[in-house]
Amino acid sequence: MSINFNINNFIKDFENDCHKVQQKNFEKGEVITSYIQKRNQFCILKSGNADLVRYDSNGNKTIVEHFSQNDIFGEVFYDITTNNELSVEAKTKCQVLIYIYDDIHSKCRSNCKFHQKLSEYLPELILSKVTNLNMRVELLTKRSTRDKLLGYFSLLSTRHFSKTFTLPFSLTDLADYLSVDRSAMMRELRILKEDGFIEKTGNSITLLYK
Amino acid sequence: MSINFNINNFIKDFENDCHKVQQKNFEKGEVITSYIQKRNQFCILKSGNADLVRYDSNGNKTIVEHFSQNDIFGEVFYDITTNNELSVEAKTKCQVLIYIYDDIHSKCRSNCKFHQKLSEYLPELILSKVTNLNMRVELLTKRSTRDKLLGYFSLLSTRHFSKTFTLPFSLTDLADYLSVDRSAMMRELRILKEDGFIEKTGNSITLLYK
DNA sequence: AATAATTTGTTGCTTTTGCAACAGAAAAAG
DNA sequence: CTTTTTCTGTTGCAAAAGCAACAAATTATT
Repeated sequence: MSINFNINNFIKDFENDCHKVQQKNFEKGEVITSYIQKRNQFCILKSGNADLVRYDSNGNKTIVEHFSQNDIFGEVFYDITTNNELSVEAKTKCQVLIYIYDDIHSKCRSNCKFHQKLSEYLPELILSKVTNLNMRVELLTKRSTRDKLLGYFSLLSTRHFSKTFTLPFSLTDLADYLSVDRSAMMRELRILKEDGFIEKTGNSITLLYK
Repeated sequence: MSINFNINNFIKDFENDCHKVQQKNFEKGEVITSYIQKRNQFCILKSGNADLVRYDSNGNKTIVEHFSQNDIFGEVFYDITTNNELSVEAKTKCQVLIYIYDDIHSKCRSNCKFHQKLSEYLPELILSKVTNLNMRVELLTKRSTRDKLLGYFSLLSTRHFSKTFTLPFSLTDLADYLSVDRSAMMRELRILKEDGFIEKTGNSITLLYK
C-alpha cells in the first residue's frame, strides 16, 4: 500500500522527464502487448484494467494475471520458452507507460530523474510482484474448486478490510483466473451459499464464517 | 544461466566481507526457516537442496518451491497474511547465507563490498525469481494432470538441453509439487508410457514426441 | 548385514470436475 | 429504445481425479 503510493507520486512527478518513455492509450478489448519475442518490454499501467491471458491448445482461456492501476508487466518477467502465446488485453480504457528494461539498468543518456528514481524503486516494484505471484501460487495449489474460491475470497476480504467485497471481474473471468470450469465453479458457489459459507448478490460477496 | 554464474562468483568473492551476513549449516530434514513473522529474512542457498512446503488443513502437503544452489528465498518474498504455515525444509545438507532485507537497502555501516555488490545484483536476482514463479503459475494453471506432467517435463527438457533428464525429486514429491494426488499421477504416468509419449526408468524420463 | 522407513506401483470405488447445451438476465452497441 | 452480445445460472452425463489400502521395491539407518 505504501509502496503503491510512492510509485504513484513518482510516476506523476517524473514521467515526462525522459524522452525514452512512451505513453500509449488503449481502448477496451485492444491487445496492449504480446509476449512473443524478448524485446524486454517493461510496462506500468497508469490507469485502467487489463488481463494477461493465455489460450491453450484445447481452447481454454487462462487469466494469468489481472492488472489494475500501477501494476507492472511485460516480457521482461517471462522466459519465452513456452509455446503458448501470452498477451495483455485491455478490459477498460488503459494508459500505459512503456520502456525497454535495458534502459533502466544502463542509465539514460540524459541521466534523467525518471530513470534515476526508477532504478531506485525497482527492487521494491519487482518485489511486490513476487509477493503477488506467491499468493497466486498459493491459490492455484489448492486442491479443490471450493478451496480456491474460499482462498481467493479471503484474500479479497483481507485486502478490502471487510467481510463484504466486490469481485474485480465477472464470474466467467473468475473461473478463468482460478483455472477451473465455469459451470463447475457456479455449482460450487451455489453449494457454498447453501452451506452458509457466503452470501452473494451479483458480484458482491460476503463471507459468513469465522 | 549467466546470471547464476555471476551470483556464484559474487558470493565466493564477497561473502566474508560483511559481518552482518550469517552463514548457517543444516542437516537433511532440518527446518531452515519458517515464514511466521515478518522478520524480512533473505536467504541464499549456497549448497544443497531444500523445499518450501505448506501443509493445508486436510493434511495435504504442497511443495511450493524447490530450491537448489544459488536460489534465493525468505520471508521477504511473502505477505504473511495467509493462515497456512510455510517452512523451508532441507532435503540434503545445506549451507545457507542469511541476512535481513532492510540491511541491503540501507547500506551497511562499514559500506562493505558485499552489500554494494548485492544491491547491484538485486534487481536481477529478484527478476529471475519472478520468471521462475511465472513458469510455476503456467504449470499450475494447466487443467489436467497429464498437461501438468508434460508441461513440467518439457521445461526440464529445455533446461537440460536434452530429451532425457532426471527428475530433481522423488515421484511422491513431484505429485506434491504439481499439486495432484500421487496415485492419480502414477496412473497418468503409466498411460503416458502406454501412449508412447514418454519413456521412464526410475527417475529418468525421456520425451518421445516432436 | 539386518531392520526400519520410505517410495513406487497398482487397483476398486467414490467424489469432484469438466463438457455441452440451454434459457433467462444483464450489459453493451447501434 | 431496440437489438445484439455477453454473462449468469442450471442440469444430465461423461471423464478425470481423489481416496484408501496394499504389496513389492528401493533406500536409509543402526
